[in-house]
Amino acid sequence: MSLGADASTTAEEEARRTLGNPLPRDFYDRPVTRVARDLIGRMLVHDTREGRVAGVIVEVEGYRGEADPASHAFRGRTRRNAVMFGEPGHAYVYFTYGMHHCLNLVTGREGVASAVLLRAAEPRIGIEIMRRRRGVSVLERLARGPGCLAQAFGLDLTRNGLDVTEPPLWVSDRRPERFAGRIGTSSRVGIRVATERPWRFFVRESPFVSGPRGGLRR
DNA sequence: GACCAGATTGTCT
DNA sequence: GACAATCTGGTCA
Repeated sequence: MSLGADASTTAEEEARRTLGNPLPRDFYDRPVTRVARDLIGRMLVHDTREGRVAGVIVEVEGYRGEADPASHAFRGRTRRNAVMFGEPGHAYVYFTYGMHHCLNLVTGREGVASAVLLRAAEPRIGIEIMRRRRGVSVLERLARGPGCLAQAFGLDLTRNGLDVTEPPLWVSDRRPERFAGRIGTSSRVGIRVATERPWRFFVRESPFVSGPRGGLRR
């Protein structure tokens, strides 16, 4: 079941104390799979008009630009994917299926067009804001899946291109959870090509992860 | 829990 | 005009 009011308030206060600072651009200027794995366990933070929301990243996928048939950048630069071809450390937000937004963080050298799709997070701060946005109360379901994560964090096309090395949208340089030995890899979810590449990284057995969780669960 | 169909619209060919 | 880096609710087991 969900946490009681007291427990969640205490957890939020603890999370606020351990937030740290935004990751520098150097962090993103590396091969996409390395960045993807290093993002697991860090806090994603978004300061919005309704307040601050933040959560621990527990599931991501790497998309390797023009060499990756599953990437939006595979067929070259278009108006939609232009941000992916730019400087690392920016947000690439796209709209899909007529109703969902998804958040990526641009990695690698400028011109390489690789990015990490953030697929799931464990809510830590602003939980009531997320519940309101999602219309769902179960903690585990607030940011499970890329579309849900974007909705819970209040992300839409107005955030496309934002620099994530500074507020309002950023990732913390601290790792409140290291998940040592619990990071699993698998093929990516929801794609029809290049399905053999193991570029999805997630916390094994976490109830906050979408799709196959790679381990016992119940 | 697993499987399936329907929703809904921006983007590209 | 076709499709999409998805989600939800329904049905069946």
